Amino acid sequence: MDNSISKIQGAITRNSELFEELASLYKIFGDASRVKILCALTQSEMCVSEISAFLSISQSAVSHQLRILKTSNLVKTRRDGKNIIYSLTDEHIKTIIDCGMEHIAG
Amino acid sequence: MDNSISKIQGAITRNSELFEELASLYKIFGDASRVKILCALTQSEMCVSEISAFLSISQSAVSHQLRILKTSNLVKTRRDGKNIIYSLTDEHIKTIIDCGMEHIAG
DNA sequence: TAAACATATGAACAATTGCTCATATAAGCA
DNA sequence: TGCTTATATGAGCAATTGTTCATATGTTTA
Repeated sequence: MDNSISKIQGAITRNSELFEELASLYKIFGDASRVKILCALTQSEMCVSEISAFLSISQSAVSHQLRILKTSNLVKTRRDGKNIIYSLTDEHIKTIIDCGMEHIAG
Repeated sequence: MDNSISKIQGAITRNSELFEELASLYKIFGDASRVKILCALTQSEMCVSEISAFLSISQSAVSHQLRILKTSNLVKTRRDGKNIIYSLTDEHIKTIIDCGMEHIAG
């Protein structure tokens, strides 16, 4: 193995945890329901029943997905009466979606 | 559901296939071995045994992962004697990795 | 307070994933 | 031509995933 490749190996091996984290992030975007939810939330905050309605999947399934998104800090919530309103924690999430969309388009 | 949300619903429902495709793309990045391979290839083209060595995973496992990357057109190959040399199909892949890394760092 | 509505959660299950093992294919070399 | 090296591939398996179903929690309203 030549020297430049062993440098790459070193860099990646040393930062193995970082790549685990990166993979975990992408794994979350790797489901159509979740990425649709995230994309919708780039446009407007929404409550669970609204999300459930437009995705045509059950309230329970949406809640499970939202929990994943919340646990990984991609969305935050606030209560409004009976509803829980979900929104993105940061604008950077839109950048990630756009980045992937560009790849598909290109 | 208010009018602005039904517009979002429309946009997402109409482009459902696009989101499936987007999710499929991210799913590929959602594995630490694969994202390490892709990251390494942003620095230099490499053959299978080199990748296997630096990831410390078996040749067979690497081959399986490379097949996934090739099938989804993220990497391309050329033969050099006994070796098959893998490289990225396009520079945009680095952008996607950087984009995710920024999110983690931020 | 009781009924209705909105959301969350645990168990269970089928589908998918990423690996290993064994083996096939293909090129270089004695 | 046989032997070795490099890579690919199929079967099988354990682990993970995304859903459904049933039910729990929490809020509003009559």
